[in-house]
Amino acid sequence: MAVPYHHREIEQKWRKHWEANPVNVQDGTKPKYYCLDMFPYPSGSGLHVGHWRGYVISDVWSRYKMMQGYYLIHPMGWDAFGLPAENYAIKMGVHPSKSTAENVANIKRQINEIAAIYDWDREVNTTDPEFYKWTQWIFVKMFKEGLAYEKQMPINWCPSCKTGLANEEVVDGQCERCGSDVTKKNLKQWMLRITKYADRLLEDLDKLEWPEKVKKMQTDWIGRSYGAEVNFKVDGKDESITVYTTRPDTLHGATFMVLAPEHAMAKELATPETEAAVEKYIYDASMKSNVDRLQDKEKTGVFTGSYAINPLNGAKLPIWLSDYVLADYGTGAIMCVPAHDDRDFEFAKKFDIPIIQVIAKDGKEIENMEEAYTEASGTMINSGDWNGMESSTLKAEAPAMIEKMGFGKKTVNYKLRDWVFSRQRYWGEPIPIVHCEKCGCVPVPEEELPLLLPDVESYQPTGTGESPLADITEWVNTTCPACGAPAKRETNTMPQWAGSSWYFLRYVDPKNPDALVDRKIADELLPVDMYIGGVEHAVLHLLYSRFYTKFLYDIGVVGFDEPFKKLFNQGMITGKNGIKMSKSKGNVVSPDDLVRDYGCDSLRMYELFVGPPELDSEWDERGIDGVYRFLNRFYNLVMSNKDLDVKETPELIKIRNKMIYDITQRLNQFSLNTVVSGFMEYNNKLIDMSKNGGVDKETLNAMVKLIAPFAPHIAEELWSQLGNEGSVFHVAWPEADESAMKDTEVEIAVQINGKTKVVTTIDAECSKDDAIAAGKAALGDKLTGTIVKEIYVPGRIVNIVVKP
RNA sequence: GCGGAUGUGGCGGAAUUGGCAGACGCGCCAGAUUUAGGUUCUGGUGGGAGACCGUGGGGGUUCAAGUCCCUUCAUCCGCACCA
Repeated sequence: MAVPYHHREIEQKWRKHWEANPVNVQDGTKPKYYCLDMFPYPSGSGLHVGHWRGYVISDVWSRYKMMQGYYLIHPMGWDAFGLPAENYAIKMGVHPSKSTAENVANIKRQINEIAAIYDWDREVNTTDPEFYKWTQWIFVKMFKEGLAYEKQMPINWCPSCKTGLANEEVVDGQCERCGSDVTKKNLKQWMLRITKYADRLLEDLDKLEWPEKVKKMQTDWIGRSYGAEVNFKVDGKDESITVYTTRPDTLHGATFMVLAPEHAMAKELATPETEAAVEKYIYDASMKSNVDRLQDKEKTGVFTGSYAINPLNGAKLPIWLSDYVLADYGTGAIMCVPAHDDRDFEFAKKFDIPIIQVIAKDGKEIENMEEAYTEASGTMINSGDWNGMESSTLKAEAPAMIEKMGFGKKTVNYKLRDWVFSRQRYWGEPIPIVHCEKCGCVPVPEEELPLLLPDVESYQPTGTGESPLADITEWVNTTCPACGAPAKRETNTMPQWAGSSWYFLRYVDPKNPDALVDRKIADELLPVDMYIGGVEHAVLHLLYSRFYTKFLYDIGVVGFDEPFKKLFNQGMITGKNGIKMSKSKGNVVSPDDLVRDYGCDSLRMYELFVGPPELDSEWDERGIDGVYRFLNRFYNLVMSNKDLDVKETPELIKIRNKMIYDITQRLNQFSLNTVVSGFMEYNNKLIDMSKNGGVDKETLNAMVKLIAPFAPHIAEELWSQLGNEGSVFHVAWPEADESAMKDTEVEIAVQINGKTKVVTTIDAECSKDDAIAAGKAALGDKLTGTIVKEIYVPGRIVNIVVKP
């Protein structure tokens, strides 16, 4: 007789019970485990089944860690400042403070549907003045340490969002947020000196258990390279041009020089004959947008009419201008070795410039060179004193040699740029700086923080490069904290990344009025052990957080310099044909109906069952039936056996221990999809056992414990139905007795020449000879020809190799 | 262009790391229960009459290859003139 599984009743019952008796009791005597989700920004469109996945993964992992005996820290909060929230507010015509509060309430309600065990006592919101007080405090500290500074420069500007952007926020020349083409705008900006941390950010990646993909992305983003700066005298002038090169070994092969059109010396190098062409080229380059410049792969350039002298051999090198040289990398000028660089080769071919090979390929000089030889391996040729040296050795030694010879120096270069930190928008933390005519930039005194964001009616971005705050004269006009003279407040706000760069620290001490985090508590509960979220923040949030943490470590706020020990990137749940779920595509699947029809437990398990957690998975609505049926059968298995008082048998003991072992192992490997299929497999086995004498309570209890992190409601219900006291989440994770898992007999495949012919059963402990004999017997007259070799893989295969 | 990931039945995906390919589930087929439909239960389900053939394609190593090596194709992602 089937006992109906009423998921709605069961889930409501336990939801209510847990509200009164929280499962996650915080016990500081146990070792801590901090499992963190990337906190969401409170979007207006709510959660879809894709959002569920990350939260389910982290909740399963959290509950597992809790049952393993850890003091679990599993907080949640809101990344509520910034462009997405503000753009939404503008679209809806509501004040961002209002829409943000509404959206937080809505998403919190939706997140509660997942039944995750968040510590709501630790909840933070980046727009809360008690929170952003510390966001501002960090900025003041950085200012005092010289890490925050003002600079006038052309920055990335999004004409649609009407604000400056950090390099990290520009993707393919477009705004990361809205997709508009990014332009340049010359603005006075606050910058954070993240480049000072470049080496540490790069080298400490080794300490982290992060996906290699993310580490690689950060490595490439930081982009460290070793080389030399070399000075070239301009022929007939006193000045010289400094270039940066990673291949000083090829110095003899330089046949021309190229400067970026923005280079400070570009104009003055022009001769009367070339002046017009040079000025036109510089002007044209300045009119090209970022996007155009990225797309035009065909090399262009103009000869300045001037020459540089190769300091090594005195060769006269024509100086060109071309926009394939970037103004803001290295020195904005390069020496060109067409024989050994693809780009220089292309340029030299196009403008008919000589090509001199200085590294032998396969020991020879190449006749009719058709492409550059870019390997740093081979013997130096055509290189004066350097002839005969190995190029890889020379590449490493040349910077020091050049330095000794007095025309250059050893250098390191990075692609990483300082972080453009100010935004010309309303919805962010005000930058706590006062501009005084006499004292310059003066930070707001720490005891006056937070500097509140003024409540205004008009918060639309101006587009002029000024923040909307600039219009609020009564707020802007203030006195200098240093000298008391009339002064003006900084009106730019911080980017959306400011709060998210350190929020995970605040969770462990969320209400502390005197410190960002109490150092003692920080030492006990931080850093984050497991961080779960999407891969889209690889060079944004994850890089910024590491930078902030290192800074806070340096000033003694925390005692560790990496925030996230482990990182897990869950794959995306997509709609049909791998299309990203979005409102505009109309392919969003809402979890609400599924929870109503199948229950939270079914949806949680199905979110995991769809595929490996690290890969993208297409959502197929029909599949959830399978999980739902499984929970029904499992419920019936327990309900129909719980009062039978079945004695455990060797067979049951074996299944129970194998089940514990298998499930735990798969869980430890984070193979959550196969954990779910493992439950189904063992459920089927136990149903078979149930039909042949029943299943004992110990085994049922074990399975309930194992399934608890995945399907908490049904587990709690069955735990109590089995007559146990208290919550299943407060009992220890079961351990497998490996000695009880051994089979006495095993099935082996019997093969001839590697092809399976029959399957037979043998004693698990039997010797090689016995196994082969048993295999031959099982083959009978299928075995013909001359036996060449006999192979036995214990417990698996007997293979007889024969010749006809 | 450079780098990375992926490729297995009608579909989602397993495979103890070189040892019976297709676990588990969806779907489908047949049967049972039901007044009937749905639910539930039982059995079947890679292809082929067959010997055999089958893990994107081709080659190789091995007693044995989805797994290792070489080569090639397709899709997706990241970076993109960084000297």
